[in-house]
Amino acid sequence: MSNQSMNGFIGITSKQPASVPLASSGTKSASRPCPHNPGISCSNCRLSDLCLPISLNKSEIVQLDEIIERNRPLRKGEHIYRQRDEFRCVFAVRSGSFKSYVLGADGQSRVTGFFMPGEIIGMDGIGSRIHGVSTMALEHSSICEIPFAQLERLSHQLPNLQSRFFAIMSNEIVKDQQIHTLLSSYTAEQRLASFLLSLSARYARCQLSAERFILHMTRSDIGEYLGLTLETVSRVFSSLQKKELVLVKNREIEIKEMAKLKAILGE
Amino acid sequence: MSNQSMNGFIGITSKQPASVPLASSGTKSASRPCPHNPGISCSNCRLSDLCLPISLNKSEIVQLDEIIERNRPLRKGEHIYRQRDEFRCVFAVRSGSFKSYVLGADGQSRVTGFFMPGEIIGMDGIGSRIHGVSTMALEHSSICEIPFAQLERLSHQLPNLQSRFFAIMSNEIVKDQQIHTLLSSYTAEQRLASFLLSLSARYARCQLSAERFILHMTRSDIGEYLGLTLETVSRVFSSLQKKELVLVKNREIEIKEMAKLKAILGE
DNA sequence: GACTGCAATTGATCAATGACAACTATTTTT
DNA sequence: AAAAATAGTTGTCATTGATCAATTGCAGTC
Repeated sequence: MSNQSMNGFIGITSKQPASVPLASSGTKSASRPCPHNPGISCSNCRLSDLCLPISLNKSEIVQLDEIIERNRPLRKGEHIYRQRDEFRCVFAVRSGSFKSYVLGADGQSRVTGFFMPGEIIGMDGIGSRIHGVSTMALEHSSICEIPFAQLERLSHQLPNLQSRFFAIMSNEIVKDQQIHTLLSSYTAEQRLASFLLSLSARYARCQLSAERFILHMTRSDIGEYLGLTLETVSRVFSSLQKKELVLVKNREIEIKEMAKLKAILGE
Repeated sequence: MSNQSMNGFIGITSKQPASVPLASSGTKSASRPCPHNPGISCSNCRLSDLCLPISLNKSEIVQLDEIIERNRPLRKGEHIYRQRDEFRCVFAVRSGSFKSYVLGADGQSRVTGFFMPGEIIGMDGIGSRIHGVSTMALEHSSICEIPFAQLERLSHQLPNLQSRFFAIMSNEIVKDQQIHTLLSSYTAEQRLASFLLSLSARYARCQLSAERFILHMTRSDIGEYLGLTLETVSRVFSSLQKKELVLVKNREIEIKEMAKLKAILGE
């Protein structure tokens, strides 16, 4: 709704699934013109050691590069895809951040995940060929689009890529299991502590500060993700601040006592 | 502890990771002697259309069969592997059922999943090469052991197998996301209803009754899985019985009003 | 700068579920 | 078969976090 009216032109949404022409999958060499991001490729991407290319050699990365489409950036609120859309691609976050969510029978949304640079989005659709969630940019963001049929074909040629993708999916399963235990046994405070520590570690992974960062999601998003109400999220932030473990100024977070924050999870 | 003292001989545990000799991976033809299950192979397994072999052709199934090890059955309480064990294999449930669980810092366990025939266990270890959970038989059960290195090698030769395994892992991710939303927004009654319906559907999938089945896990296991105490699980079962939606007699469940049970999730 | 709408905070109250405890039933061991 | 251990039920009370409501803060727009 407002998502589409806020743009002059519409992004990669369900309304025009085939609107973005794929690269011809021919066998020309490394440098391929990319309309929105000339000169950007996996080979020179500073995320390449946390993203898909890990454990690939130079020539393999070049081949991977061939099938990746780098589209124009997405604005805050734009969707990569929506629940029930046909699955065609997985996506790597190049910059910015995203949330995935489902709409329940009653119409209210539940957030299933947040995604940061170097992370892969959309793997839930591989088995069913349908996206089970919607995924939306939380800020101005850019992604690499990877047509899955081509990724499968290439994985078949490159054992390293096959292994890498198995590993990425496995890590996603582990992450989901950790959230399972979080949701089934942690208190509100433990959930928030765990959430902040997770964000911190992921920011650190992409060379950003582990102590100071911006929450690009709302309190409500966080609550939907952690199984809490937005009021509880707000209250716990206030309480953590009163204890001087963190400093919360709107969306800005500063972790003052990393060790004590971890100690909350300790027992 | 009691797990090991209860057996005269010890199963596939961390204590003897290499105790079960793998099949030689040579290229001999279909029928391969299997010490504990002569004559059993994927080709004649009645689960073959819900397990790994889906979408493989005859000759591909024979090749898959080559790398699968079918060990002696496990007794109730025996482990397939334990948390922190080195990852080497994934496992398919042939009969019986299993639970996976983690032990928290405080020593109490949290159940991360239940597994029924035709389902694949152990994929959490692929990325990290370490099992993040322990997996235990809930009853007398048997499994197919699939050395992952060989599975990867074979997947590289058989595109259908590669696709199939991507799909299985994706389905696992979807399942985990559904539990995420269950834990973050459902009431105790909705969780139990959803749990019973899930079991029912999975029993139906392997040709068993969708209306009558046995719970092989304890109330405590169910509670740990659903983020409830065992007392709450017990109370909700009693309440569902009072409403005549189900009949609960110890571990025996009979679903009397499938539609009404689904309606609990409806709003 | 005032207006509008969304996001966040804080307070008061309530309800669902947890914790503890007593008791019963079932299974396992001897 | 008896004894012991484990599993399950039910009751009471306590607590966490949800709900409802009022207020403040902030960002974008006219």
